[in-house]
Amino acid sequence: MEISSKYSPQDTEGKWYQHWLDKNYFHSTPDEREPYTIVIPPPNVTGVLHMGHMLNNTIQDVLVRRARMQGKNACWVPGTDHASIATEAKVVNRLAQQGIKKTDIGRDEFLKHAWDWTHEHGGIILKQLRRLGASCDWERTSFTMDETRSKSVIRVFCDLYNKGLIYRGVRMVNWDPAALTALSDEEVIYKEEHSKLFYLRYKVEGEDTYAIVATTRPETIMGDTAMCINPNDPKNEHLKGKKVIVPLVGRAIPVIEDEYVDIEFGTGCLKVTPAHDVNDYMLGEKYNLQSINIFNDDATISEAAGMYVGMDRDAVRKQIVKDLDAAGLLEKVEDYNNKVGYSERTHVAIEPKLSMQWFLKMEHLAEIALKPVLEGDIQFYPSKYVNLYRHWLENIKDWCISRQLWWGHQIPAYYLPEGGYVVAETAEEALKLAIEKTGKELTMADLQQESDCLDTWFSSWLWPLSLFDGILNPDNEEFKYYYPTNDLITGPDIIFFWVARMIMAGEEYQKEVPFKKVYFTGIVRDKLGRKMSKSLGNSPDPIELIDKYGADGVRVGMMLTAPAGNDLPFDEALCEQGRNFCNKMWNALRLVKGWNVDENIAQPETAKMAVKWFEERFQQVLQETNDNLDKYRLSDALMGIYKLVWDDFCSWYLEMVKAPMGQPLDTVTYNATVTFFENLMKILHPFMPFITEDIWHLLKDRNDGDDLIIAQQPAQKVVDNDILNQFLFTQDVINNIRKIRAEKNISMKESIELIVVDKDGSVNKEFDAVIMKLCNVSSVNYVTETPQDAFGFLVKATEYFIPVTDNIDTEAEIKKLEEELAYAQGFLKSVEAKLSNEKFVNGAPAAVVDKERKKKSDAEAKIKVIEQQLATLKK
RNA sequence: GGGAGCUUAGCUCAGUUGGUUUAGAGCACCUGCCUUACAAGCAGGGGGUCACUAGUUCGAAUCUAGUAGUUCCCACCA
Repeated sequence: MEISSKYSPQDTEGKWYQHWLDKNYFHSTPDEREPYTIVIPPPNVTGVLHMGHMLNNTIQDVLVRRARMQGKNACWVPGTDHASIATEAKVVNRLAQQGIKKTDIGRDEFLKHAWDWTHEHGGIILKQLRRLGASCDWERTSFTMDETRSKSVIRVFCDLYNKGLIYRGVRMVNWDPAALTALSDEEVIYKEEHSKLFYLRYKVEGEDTYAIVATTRPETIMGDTAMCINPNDPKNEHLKGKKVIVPLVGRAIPVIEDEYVDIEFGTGCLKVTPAHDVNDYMLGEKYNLQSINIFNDDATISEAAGMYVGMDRDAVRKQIVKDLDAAGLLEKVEDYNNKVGYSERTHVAIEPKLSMQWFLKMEHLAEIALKPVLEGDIQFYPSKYVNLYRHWLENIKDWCISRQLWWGHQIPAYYLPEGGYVVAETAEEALKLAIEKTGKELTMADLQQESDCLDTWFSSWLWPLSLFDGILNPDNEEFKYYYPTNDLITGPDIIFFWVARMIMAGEEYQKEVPFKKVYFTGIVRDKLGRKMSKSLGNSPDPIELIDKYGADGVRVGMMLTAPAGNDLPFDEALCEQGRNFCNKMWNALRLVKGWNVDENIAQPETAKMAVKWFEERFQQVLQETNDNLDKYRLSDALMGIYKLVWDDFCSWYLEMVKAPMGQPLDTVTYNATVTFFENLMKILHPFMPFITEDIWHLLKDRNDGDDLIIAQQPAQKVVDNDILNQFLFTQDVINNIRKIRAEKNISMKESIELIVVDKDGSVNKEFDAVIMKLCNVSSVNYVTETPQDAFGFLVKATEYFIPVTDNIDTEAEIKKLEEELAYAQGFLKSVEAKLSNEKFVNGAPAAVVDKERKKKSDAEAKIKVIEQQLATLKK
């Protein structure tokens, strides 16, 4: 068979993915096996794959594939999220391009456009995941707005309302002037800004003096309804009981006193704008102040302001500063750093706004969600996030769940003609309730459904429950089988948005955790440490990367340096390393496939020892790998396998068993090699599914259905450490010979002799054949006296020599030995220092002391040998 | 302003309850090789006062305190 010297991912990846689909390997149905379930963190339905998804989904696929190969019934449920704000914004934009405003066409018509958009752009991301090799159960693909999920959301809303956990009220909320909706606290991102602190002159009524107020937002003076000072502030004593005149506006406002005001800040005078600042709002409530809303919903100035009407807030700030200055009412301007809240989605500055919203009480939910994490029923990897989680839950505020949007789950509250409302899952039930409540003969037309829809996270938080229909139909077989799920893989940035709330929902509705372990990935950053983002343009296109390096190559690149919770500075070189690794294995396959096997020849000694050793070495790494994977140390696990394949299998094992050029290989060795190769492919498959499946099939002819993806992981056995240690010793010998060859310019083609000083016959000779083969050694001679005219080296306390015909550079040899001696003596000294310390000998555990004694005797033996050699050379 | 984490080789990181040589890996780097599986490769090599300071201990990269730098989270100082 002709195999190209370069592995070509394009030729294999699509083929095997289709094969797996055809065989329905990804699909899961409940059976007697232990389930292993992961629900995907649903990406935005109209989103495209970015590097964060790549990392996240590679990890999930590794875990799912491994579980499948451990005999578990693996089920990875994919799906998408309707992403209320983001999607609605996109649809609004598209309509705007056609000159259409959403209010002109109405809710139903708008939703048609939104669904069109969803169908046009939706699901691309799921298609992209197939390129990555994601083994999702596609038959289970769900959407947060599909029928089951929508009904679940509405059921939960009604249930929480009936439990008294949902209420409606006027509160100061975070208003997004671009999306024209309220946001939850979690959706606001605070950024430090270099801004200005403006000192404004408020004339004291009836006097010719001024009170100076420092503010970062001069444009809000039209909404001022009081000035506040600290009653204990001596420098503003004279203002008590007075009124001051709002500059430009001319309105007289009272001076109130409250200890909330920081005496040290600015002048100690605070302008109070109850409609536009959370703290001012609280003051307004406390002192019964008037509240003037000077902004429209889009943050332009409203009629109520009386000035600058219709202008944008930013423009007004610039203008009003000029006007204040012109009127002599601007005392001074200082540079100032403050924090401004921005909308997570639209990136515009948030405006605190008083409005009627729906809220979910969090006290009870926080309590039930805290317990399983603190008690260890749910484990976080890394565990440092437990603190963060606890802190958030212990300081939680009620969740604003209503959004002034149409794309989402419409709140099932129905307003009655005479005021008040009822909450019900359907309009029919609402009508029934309404009639009961009012005692009047109402019709459907009398009811007006709440126009707000719910926060997207109000559907995501049910995801592990609703995917298996556990809200509507909690007794169903699938739900009982798959819930709770096993692992959740997500970013720490949505620990509050999503993780905590899923735990709340799971505990509230199932009295059980939604997942047992949470693996928090790092944030993918560029080489400069910046978060990858569309706006910075520093994120590579994952599909282009896959085209360039192959899915396996990219997966390796993602996994190699992604310990849980650490940021991942992404570098394409990592994918290149992955691609090179593919090629390495590919060429190992070429070698094995190129062998001629002769069943009549006996197994050579070298091959016999190689097989004996590799069996143990494989077992050793298998144990380490399993251990690492159980602890979610995926990069360590992969690196272990990487070295096992590259170094142990390719560089050592294959070189040992290789038949001389043109000669055939024996059957025993060949079969062992194929089995080893298969086992390597098994443990590597979760990380690199495509090339391993391909090699699996190229290694030998297989029956239909004998596919690697469903093969079982190799069994663990007890490791024979003696063989491993002997081989380590042998490797040391070989490396030393190679080093001498390199140093002395002895070509590999030139065979050499090896002399071993073995005074008492204790040197192990089992691997001599290996040494001879790998170092082109013609003979290994055992002697009892240190020879002369030879390059020597030491392994532990055993002396080895390579005799030379040329004159030996005695000076160089002496120098080398003296360096070795100095090191050994230094080492011995440190060991002796320990051992001569009575406190150490008495205080340290016996095993530790024994180890030190062994070190001492080894070092002494070595020193003795070196000294003898030096003596010989110096003769 | 409060809290948490981090600081080990040029880069990214391991280092499990303090004690398997005087600290490891991958990549990068340097030297020599197109050796008949692989130059996307082979063989060899160099490189670190474990941020700093003080302490605990027979013994500290590891524990404690402080200092510096850095990252993140939370918070109503205009």
